[in-house]
Amino acid sequence: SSSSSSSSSSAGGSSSGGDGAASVASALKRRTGKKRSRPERKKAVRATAGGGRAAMYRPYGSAIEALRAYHSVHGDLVIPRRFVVPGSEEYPEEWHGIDLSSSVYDMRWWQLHVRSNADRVAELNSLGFVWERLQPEWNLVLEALVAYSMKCGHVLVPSSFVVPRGDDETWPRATWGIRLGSCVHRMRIRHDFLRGPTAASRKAQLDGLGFVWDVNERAFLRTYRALKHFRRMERRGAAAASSSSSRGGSDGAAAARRYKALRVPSTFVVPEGEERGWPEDLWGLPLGAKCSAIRHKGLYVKNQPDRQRALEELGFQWSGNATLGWLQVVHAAAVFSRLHGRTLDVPINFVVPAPPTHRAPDEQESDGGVDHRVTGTEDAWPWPEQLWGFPLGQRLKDVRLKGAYLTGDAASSRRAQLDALGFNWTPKRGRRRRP
DNA sequence: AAATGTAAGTTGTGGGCGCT
DNA sequence: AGCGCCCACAACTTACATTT
Repeated sequence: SSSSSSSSSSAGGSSSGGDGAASVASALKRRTGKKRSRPERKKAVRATAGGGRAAMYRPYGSAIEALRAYHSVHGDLVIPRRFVVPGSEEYPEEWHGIDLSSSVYDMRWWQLHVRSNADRVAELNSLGFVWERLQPEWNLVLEALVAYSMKCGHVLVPSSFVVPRGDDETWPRATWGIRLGSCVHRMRIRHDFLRGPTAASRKAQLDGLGFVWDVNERAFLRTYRALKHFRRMERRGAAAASSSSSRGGSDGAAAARRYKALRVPSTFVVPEGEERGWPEDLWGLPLGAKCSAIRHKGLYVKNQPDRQRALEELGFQWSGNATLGWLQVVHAAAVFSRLHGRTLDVPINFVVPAPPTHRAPDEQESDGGVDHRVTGTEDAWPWPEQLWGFPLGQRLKDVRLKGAYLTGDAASSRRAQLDALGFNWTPKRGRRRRP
């Protein structure tokens, strides 16, 4: 409803003067009413627009007078879009209440009054008439977007952004005052400017600027990339910590890598700074909070099974970090149980072993013990990589003695899980019999 | 073979720190 | 605030090795 010029009416050009004056008069009369309710106000605006159309056929003399008045008050002719001439003395009375910019920055007005009259062109030039404003609004919006892209490096325009006035070359004069943020929003939501036969080419133009059609999608991809990066760094850290193994990716290791649970602390924020190895556009992203929102509010993933699957493939845990510890305990316990004839009697100091990769020089080679190296394809190491170093004995001790992991609703089912693995709740004290 | 010493492993307690 | 995770230490229990 913004551009009055686009709404074509059947008002014939023949009976211009009289009808125009009458409609202006009626518009004026309507406007004198007191407070208006919302819908009424809309009607009023439309009435002004009608006035604007009528204004087109007003004599050029009064138009230039109105423009002069505007110039003397504001110092230029960069008239805000939808500028309604106030009812003050400077302006000719017949322009009071009329949308000046829509009337004058209109191709048809130009054709009607100016085109074939060099004097008038010069006259308008001297006032600083912004000829570019005669273009379709789309051209100006696009121009503003290009300028925005040059300045900010992207076209994610905040919805409240309005092209500022300013004489530094950044913003072409014709684009001043465009509510660019709102335009962008409307293009996304309502496809404003993007209907009809020109839609395809306009969309292509926007794509060339890197226009973001789906903000949600973009935000998701950002989080997704951050998670991916987090996983990669976590793995690198783990590799450095275990100080071992330049072993390439065997199948087992690859599988373990794929299913390793992602554990992002809820307070984690992507660190800023070049040397940390994070892509710059991710700096400051509150990744931990995002994960919580994904879990608890379905952020990005509500009705988006593809995204859910993508996250799962990264090892994202829907259960949250709290239950992650327990999952590790059961996992390790299950392996232990399988290795010990369905019993779970774990020495308190037991730590899930990593496969020995090379024989240490001082290692005592006891009585021809079996070499447990994983070098062979057969006899794969029973412990998955993500459990190496996991202090299962300690954890189960906490379970027995402090009831760790056994609070809340899940307690009974967890107890049952442990029972199923043959958990010994009251192990014998003292030294164990040597095997 | 019984007595004794020692090492290995436990329970029990307690607390610090960080995450949720 | 409460829990998860980790650490430390004392006290205790038991298996094994050694001595008597």
